[in-house]
Amino acid sequence: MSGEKIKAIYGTKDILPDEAVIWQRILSVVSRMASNYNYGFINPPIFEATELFTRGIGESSDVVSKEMYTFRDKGDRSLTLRPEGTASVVRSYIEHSLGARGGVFKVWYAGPMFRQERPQAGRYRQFYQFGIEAIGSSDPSLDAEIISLNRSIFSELGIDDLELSLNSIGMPGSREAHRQAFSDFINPMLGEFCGDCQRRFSTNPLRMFDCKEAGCQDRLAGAPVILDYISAEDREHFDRVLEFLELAGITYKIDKRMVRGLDYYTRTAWEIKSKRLGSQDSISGGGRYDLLVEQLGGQPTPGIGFAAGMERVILAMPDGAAGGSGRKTGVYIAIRHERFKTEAFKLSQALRGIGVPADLDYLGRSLKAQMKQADRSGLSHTMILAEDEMDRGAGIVRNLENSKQFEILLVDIYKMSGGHQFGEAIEKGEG
RNA sequence: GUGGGUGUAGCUCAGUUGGUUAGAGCGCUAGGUUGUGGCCCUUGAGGCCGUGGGUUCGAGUCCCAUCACCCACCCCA
Repeated sequence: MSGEKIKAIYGTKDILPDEAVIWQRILSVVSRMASNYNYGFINPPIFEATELFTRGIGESSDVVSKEMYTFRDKGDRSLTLRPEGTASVVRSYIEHSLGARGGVFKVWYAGPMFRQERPQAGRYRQFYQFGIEAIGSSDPSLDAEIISLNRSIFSELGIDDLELSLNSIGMPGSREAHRQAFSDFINPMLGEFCGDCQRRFSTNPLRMFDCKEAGCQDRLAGAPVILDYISAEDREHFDRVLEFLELAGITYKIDKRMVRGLDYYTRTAWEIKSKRLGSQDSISGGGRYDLLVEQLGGQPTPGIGFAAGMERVILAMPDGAAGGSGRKTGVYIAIRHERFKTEAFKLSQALRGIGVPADLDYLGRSLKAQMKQADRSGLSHTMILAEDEMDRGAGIVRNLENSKQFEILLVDIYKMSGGHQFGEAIEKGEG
């Protein structure tokens, strides 16, 4: 009678109610902390013109060159499911002339991103990020502010065991100078590196720093690092960022070898890693993008931001914080006899009407089974409708945590709800 | 795109050198308590042993193929 089961697409997954609770907690923390720093919320579409990403992220990046979900719509336009959020926010900033409001444009966002990579621990093809962007200033204190916000969200979620790596990759000119020096350093001994590194040397030389081979690491020991090649202005900027971070009491580790994968980054770049994760241990990453607005057709405007991966944040959260333990204030209505069903339904509506969460049995099960269900429902109380008490117009309220019970007159509940019709029904002795 | 691993109940997993009705724990159902959850005891339901082919008297077990998932590489959140 049924065909083959349809399953979720490779690399995607359902966020089931238990996990959704953790989601809501994270997003409420992000929302609250963003509000503390006076960031508003923005919600761009999840698909955009393909060109936004090819121009923004860069044709040569892995994300654009081989990981995008790109398709044509019926108007033969090339569209792409967003692989990241910053490009969309910048597009929106330009499109609505948000810079004309004066001041710095500060926003946060959250939602699904799409990259066609091979899934593994902490990596999905549809994954979720929240991100924070500040467009319109190159002031170093803004760098420190947004890094602080990044850090604070994680501490608020109880995540420790984190490592904040920081670097400045300068502006494109200094990167070119470094690239040259790096090549000159490596070239004479290129043959001694592993196969992967030899390949990286031609595609993305700085990635060689990430190689896990000990031999390669040894040979890289004295290699030129980008931080030594940045301009005096970039250096000055970076030093100021460090000062502000210290003022904010934020501990960081300068990682002179850190590079970032998206082409638009300039100057300050950072990454936060968790030791609780597997191979994909980076839970957030960000940096300045002082040339991006201009690249996407706007006035030259500096910007900075970061994105964090929800799935990885959850993996990094301590187990205790992940599972909610307490009961939610509310009432599960259990009945001793089917003839109380109508009353139970009315009561549930009245309780919900006055803001008390209420639930009841829909399967016609025994009182014992209903009590069991009440226990599992996670609600704090059961209200039992049984013969003796109902004769007096009362129900039994049982606290599911300490098992204490008392009687309550149903009319009192109906009075609170403000509807007299229910109370009348009781007085007529329907129960 | 490249490697390695794993597919048996809703979940986590056992399953002997191929042998007859495929098991456990947890979860779920009903009862022990004719008016009350958690602990305990009993009971019941639930499996094309991923799929297709092959070897064999006989396959969850061996062989081939295929699909799916997981982990890692690459790269990234």
